[in-house]
Amino acid sequence: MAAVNDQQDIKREKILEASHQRFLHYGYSKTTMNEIAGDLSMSKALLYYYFPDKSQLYIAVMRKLATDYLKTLENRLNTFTNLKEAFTFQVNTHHEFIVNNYNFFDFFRLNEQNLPETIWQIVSEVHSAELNLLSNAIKSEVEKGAIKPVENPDEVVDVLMDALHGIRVGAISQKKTNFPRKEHLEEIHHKKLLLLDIFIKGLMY
Amino acid sequence: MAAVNDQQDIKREKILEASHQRFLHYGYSKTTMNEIAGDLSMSKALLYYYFPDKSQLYIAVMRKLATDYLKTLENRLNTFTNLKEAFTFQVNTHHEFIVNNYNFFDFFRLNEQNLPETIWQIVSEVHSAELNLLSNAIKSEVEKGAIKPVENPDEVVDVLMDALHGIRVGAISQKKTNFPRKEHLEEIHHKKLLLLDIFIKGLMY
DNA sequence: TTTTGATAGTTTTGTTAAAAAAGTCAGGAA
DNA sequence: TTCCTGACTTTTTTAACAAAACTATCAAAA
Repeated sequence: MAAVNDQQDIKREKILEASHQRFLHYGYSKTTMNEIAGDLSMSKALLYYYFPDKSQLYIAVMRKLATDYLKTLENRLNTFTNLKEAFTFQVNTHHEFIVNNYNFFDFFRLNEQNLPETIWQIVSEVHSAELNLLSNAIKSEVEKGAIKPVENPDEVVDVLMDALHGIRVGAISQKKTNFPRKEHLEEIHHKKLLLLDIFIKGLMY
Repeated sequence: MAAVNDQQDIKREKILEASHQRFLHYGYSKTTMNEIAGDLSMSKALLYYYFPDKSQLYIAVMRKLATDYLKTLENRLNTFTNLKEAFTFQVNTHHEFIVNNYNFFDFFRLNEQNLPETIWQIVSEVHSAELNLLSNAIKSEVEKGAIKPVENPDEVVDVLMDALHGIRVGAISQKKTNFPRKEHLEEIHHKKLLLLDIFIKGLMY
């Protein structure tokens, strides 16, 4: 029983890996089930044995990415010695995550509207975890007396995250391109850290 | 001579007004030259007598909007008694401008890429004026000794403006809709002011 | 100089057929 | 029973092309 399920799980995992590569390099719409099956030397029908349809497969890959990301955050939860460390960690990790999976997310950009509910669930899960990490960092700093009391930490973190997101959007929309190029990435990162710096000072005594 | 040109200018103005209304309510692509001509009870050909083509007409309207906006900013340049007043003014004015002309700008959202160079000129002109206003406010505060010296005021303001923009984008992209609804507008405005508050404190001693 | 009706030229929209991809299923192998 | 496939059906995308809508031009009238 367990062995059988192990086997299944291993195959599922293999499918997810192959799908991830395809989605990452070619995006959702330019990836066909035949290609994924081909990569794994299996029949397309078998994919449908393991996953109900293409969008569910995509969501499963996303779920996996999100889980890994959440694990990274959880590992460091409440391990920071000061606010700056926490915030910087969040910025760096998030940045890396987005950059590494940029093409993967074109499903979003193209569909924009009417995405499956599950996707929004995952997005909001990730968002909550990020918010939680930063919010906790603030609370613990307040307790330590390192910064002045914050009325509503969650709201403050929410604003910060929107602001950080804006840095990326702003830097991109100025240029003719929708893709952040290598040189922009440096600029974006630098701006984010500058914002962080001022923001943190704004929370101190 | 002068009278003739006055007449021309008045007609141009009328055309710009009618066009503005159409573009505002229906956007660029859903507005036809026939409709604008119809609103003014003139022939479509006459529009082409006054303006070389549709996109130039749109740009002329935009130019007018931008000029008004720039005037508003210029009027208050260097009239602020403190940073918060300056920043709040900028946020409120900008917010109002965007909200009032939201539909007008769908030309941007749809074309995104490959907009005429003139448009980018206007955008960058407005951006510079905004940046200038805030940057001056910072410099004068530094001179007064009200806040600590800022290494590169322009860069700081640039980051702030991206961040503010992010608040709007973030609040919108969470929801299913691309349009900011009435209830969002309140939320966005509130968040912007909160960000401003923290940001300003971050610049103080 | 200003204005227009007629019209030329271009872009968008609608239609349809072929191609490609998604998704299903009866049945074979393990 | 679980895992897997080839052949099949259904749905979606693409391509080609005609019709419609719109932009833009121009000769001529006011």
